[in-house]
Amino acid sequence: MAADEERFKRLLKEKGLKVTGQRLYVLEAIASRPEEHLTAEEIYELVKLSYPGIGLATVYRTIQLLNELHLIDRINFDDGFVRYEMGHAKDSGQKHRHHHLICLKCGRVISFQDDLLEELEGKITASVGFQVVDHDVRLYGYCVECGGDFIEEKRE
Amino acid sequence: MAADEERFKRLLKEKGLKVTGQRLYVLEAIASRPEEHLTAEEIYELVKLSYPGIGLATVYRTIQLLNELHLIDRINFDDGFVRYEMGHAKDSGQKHRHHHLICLKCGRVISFQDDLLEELEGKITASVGFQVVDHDVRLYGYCVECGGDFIEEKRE
DNA sequence: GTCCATGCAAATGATTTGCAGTATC
DNA sequence: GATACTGCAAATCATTTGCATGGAC
Repeated sequence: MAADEERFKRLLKEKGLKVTGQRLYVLEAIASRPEEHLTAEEIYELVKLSYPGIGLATVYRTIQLLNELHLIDRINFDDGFVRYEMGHAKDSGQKHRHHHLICLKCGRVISFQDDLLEELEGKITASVGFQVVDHDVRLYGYCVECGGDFIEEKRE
Repeated sequence: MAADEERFKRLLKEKGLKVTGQRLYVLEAIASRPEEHLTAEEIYELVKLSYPGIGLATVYRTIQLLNELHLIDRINFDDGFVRYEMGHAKDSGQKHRHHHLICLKCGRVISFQDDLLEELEGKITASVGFQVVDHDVRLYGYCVECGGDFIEEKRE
């Protein structure tokens, strides 16, 4: 988290932009919920806890900036909101993008990681000549709480 | 196409809904562009060619209906428009959902099919207890025209 | 002091909805 | 003839933008 903040400050300075309290609080809010996929409104509410005076427009502008700097990732689950989570870009140390399991009943989103797509990417490049550089995988189904444990019978 | 139309008519009757010219033209428009991922506005323009008097709201309402009936699929590429394409649901005969290759340079979207995810789905179910019923895979990169054939050693 | 950033309010733009007239069954 | 459907215009709602003020450097 502190590492993210340092990175953010450095990038801002490199680009001649200013380090402001609002910007740092927005990043902190997103970093404080590493497992969630927050909407702009949710981030706004979180930031208001520590910086009540912030405006929603500032949150939108900061989110956009953080996304451009690859500090956060943008996800659209097609539910009417664009969501954001801490970045997993290659240049941020993480090797592979993670994927999402989306429960069709309760809407919960679980993240997971897997390298299986490497193989698929190779096949695609070889057969269609399309050079894959990134991917986005979503699996829809039912989580354990909603009846997904039909194999083991013992999860809760 | 004719098969889709018959199916549509049957489903409408089953639900006590009415078969109207507008509805048939909307389905026909989408079916006429099987390789594309049309926006509501694009469908509207297509339908106006054969049915000039149609209203945009009717197109939106019909699209929603077709989607609920699983005759068309909804896709959101997060570019500001929701898009639609002919359905590939299991109950429509197709066995596997297809995926999308999205060119980061020209924006072209290429569809492809692959069964590799079956394996991944099994792993997920076994390890997390999440029962996967559907998936959505998007691969981002560069198409052949935009420099994707890097295997042949001649990018840009 | 110079710009950049902020907050507010107004604007945008895709999609939805209310309603009165119209078409299907 | 009853009811569902349509077209139009107005409403909605997340997100963006204009502008005057305030803050970072």
